Amino acid sequence: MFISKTSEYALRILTYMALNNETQFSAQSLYAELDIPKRYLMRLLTDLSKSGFIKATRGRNGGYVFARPLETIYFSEIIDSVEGLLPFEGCVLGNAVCPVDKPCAMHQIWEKPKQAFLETIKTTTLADLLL
Amino acid sequence: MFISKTSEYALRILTYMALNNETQFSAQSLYAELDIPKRYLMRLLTDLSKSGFIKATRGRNGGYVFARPLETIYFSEIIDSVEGLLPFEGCVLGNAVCPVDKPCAMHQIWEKPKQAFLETIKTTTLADLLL
DNA sequence: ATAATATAATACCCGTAAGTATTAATTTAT
DNA sequence: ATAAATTAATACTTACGGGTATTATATTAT
Ligand code: SF4
Ligand code: SF4
Repeated sequence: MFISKTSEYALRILTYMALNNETQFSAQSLYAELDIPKRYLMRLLTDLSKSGFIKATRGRNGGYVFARPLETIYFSEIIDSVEGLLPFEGCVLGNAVCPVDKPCAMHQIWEKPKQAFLETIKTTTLADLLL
Repeated sequence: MFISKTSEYALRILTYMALNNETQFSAQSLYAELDIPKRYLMRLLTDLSKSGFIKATRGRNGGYVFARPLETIYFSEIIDSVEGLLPFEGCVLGNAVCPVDKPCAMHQIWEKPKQAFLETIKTTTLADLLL
């Protein structure tokens, strides 16, 4: 629930591709492996392609391959491309503008889990899955 | 974005009440202080009342007061009453059933932020805001 | 050339969270 | 008693994330 369902899907897809280093992955084969609604999966693949994580080739024997080295693809970038990172970096209480001059009592309490989350997604790449 | 907007509202309300220990809070006064849509706020107050966090008295000079000592109200219980905790405790990748026998590469990576979050909400009470 | 097989684009539908509106019930000041 | 002030209940509306359907485009085997 930390991230949106679509972000989860994106991570599932790219994780699978990273771990099963085949020459190419068709939407069909990904559908067979991952538990994601087919049409939604296909649309997501197009999005991930436009975002530059993977590269598509159409037509017979078409499919997807990574467009960049795994070491350069951070989780944060994936999540950012799907749903944006702003909500994760802002106020935990959802205050548009911090209503108090000095950080409120809540701020400190949430600092740890918030930083742990940001730290994780900003320092982990798909290559780290192979370790 | 970790928690739903409604959970954020609930925390905002109860945090405000805890920090400004007045004898009683009317929906009107809470509306004036917190940036929450009025009608939605009123409905939420009724919900929080039914959940047993606060106690309502109707009629003229009515309003809300805490129904229990602050030390007994954990964040986890608040969030639980609004949106449930299951999504936070399950698979980070959103897999209904863990598809692999042994924990996948993702599992370990997310363990820290996930535990930090659960740890925080399960050990913090409204009373901790007063420290 | 044609048919088969793949991704791309676009528009639509659905369920749920968020927000609004209306009316009822309760208490108290006068 | 009556009116004012408050919460409660219920139903409706809106926005959006998630999901579906249809058609277009590209590639290649034959
Ligand atoms: S100090 Fe409080 S209101 Fe301001 S950003 Fe931190 S949690 Fe939000
Ligand atoms: S091992 Fe992987 S699939 Fe299983 S619960 Fe953990 S993250 Fe989810």
